[in-house]
Amino acid sequence: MDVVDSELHLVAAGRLRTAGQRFTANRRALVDVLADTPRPLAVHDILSIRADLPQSSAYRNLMVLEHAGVVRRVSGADGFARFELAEDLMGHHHHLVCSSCGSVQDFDAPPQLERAVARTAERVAVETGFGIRDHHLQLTGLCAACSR
Amino acid sequence: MDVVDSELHLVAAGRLRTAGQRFTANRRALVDVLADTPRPLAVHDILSIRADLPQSSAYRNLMVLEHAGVVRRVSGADGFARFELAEDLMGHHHHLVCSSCGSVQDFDAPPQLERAVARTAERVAVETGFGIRDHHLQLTGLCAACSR
DNA sequence: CTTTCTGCAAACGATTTGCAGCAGC
DNA sequence: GCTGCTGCAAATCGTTTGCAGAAAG
Repeated sequence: MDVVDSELHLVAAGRLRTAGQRFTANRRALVDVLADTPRPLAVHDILSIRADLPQSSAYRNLMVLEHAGVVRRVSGADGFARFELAEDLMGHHHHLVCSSCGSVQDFDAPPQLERAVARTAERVAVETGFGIRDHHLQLTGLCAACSR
Repeated sequence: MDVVDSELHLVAAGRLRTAGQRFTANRRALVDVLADTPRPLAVHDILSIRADLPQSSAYRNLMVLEHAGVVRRVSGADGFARFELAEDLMGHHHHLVCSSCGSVQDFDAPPQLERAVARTAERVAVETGFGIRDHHLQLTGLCAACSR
C-alpha cells in the first residue's frame, strides 16, 4: 500500500466517520477494488474480483459509501448499477459506453472542452433554476471487442 | 394531428415495416406520448398518461420501437429505464438530471460546444478503438422543485 | 389463412431488507 | 455493554416471458 492508498483510506475513513459510520474491512475492500480500476464496476464485477464479499454486504456498503460521498453511482447502458470512487478522489473524467456490451471506460477531455461545458452549464442553470453540481460527457458506440 | 405528427407516424411506420413489424394502435400511442413530452419518460410515467396500455405491452413495444430505431432508451440517475424518440426524430439535445428525484429535462448546447465535443470524440475514437456513434452531455444537480 | 400482436399471469433477476449473531468503540 | 456491522435467506419490484386468443394483411 503506497502513500496515495493510505491517504485515500484516511479520507474515506473521515467521510464515513462524519456520516456516523465505521471504516470496516469490507468497506476498505470495496474502496480498494474501485481504486484499482480505471472504469466503473458493476456489483457483479466487484464480487468476481473479491469473491469473499457477500452480495448483500457489498450492496449495503456501496450504499453507505455513496451516502458518505466516497463512492459514486453511475448508470450504464445496460440496467446494471456501476460504481466508481467519487470524482474528488478519482479526478474529473468522462465515460465511453459500449452500447452492445454495456462496458464503460474512462477518458479525459481537453481543458478547452471543459471550459465550454462549464460556460454552458452556467447558462443552463440560470435558464432552468437547476442547481448544477457536476457534469459528465458520455460517448456511446461500440467498443473494440464488440465491433469485431 | 398536424403535419409534423403525421410525418412522424409515416417515419415510424416505415422503420417498423423495415424491421418486419406493424405500426399498431398501441405503438402509435407510445410514439404520440413520447412526441408530446420534452423529456424522457419512465414506463411508469407513460402508463399514468395512458392508463389503457397494459404494462407488458408497453415494455414489449418500447423494445420493438427501440430496435426499429424509433425510440431511444436513456438510463436515468435512479434505476428506472426512460425512453424518448430517437435523436433524428427529436433533434439532438442533452439532459439535465436531478440527483434527488431522478427527473430528466432536455436542453440544447451551443454550436461551439457541439464542435468541441465532436473534435474530442474523434480523438478518443482513434485512441481507444471505439466506434463512436453519438454523444451526450449530462448535467447533474438539483431541480428547482428539489432544491426548495 | 398465416403471421404478428395483445393481455393476462407467472417467471426472472438485480437489489433490498429482516433478523440473529459478531465486532468496534 | 451499546451501537453498528455482517451474512444468510427471504422479500421486493422493475422488467421479461409463455401462452392462448385477437387482429392485421
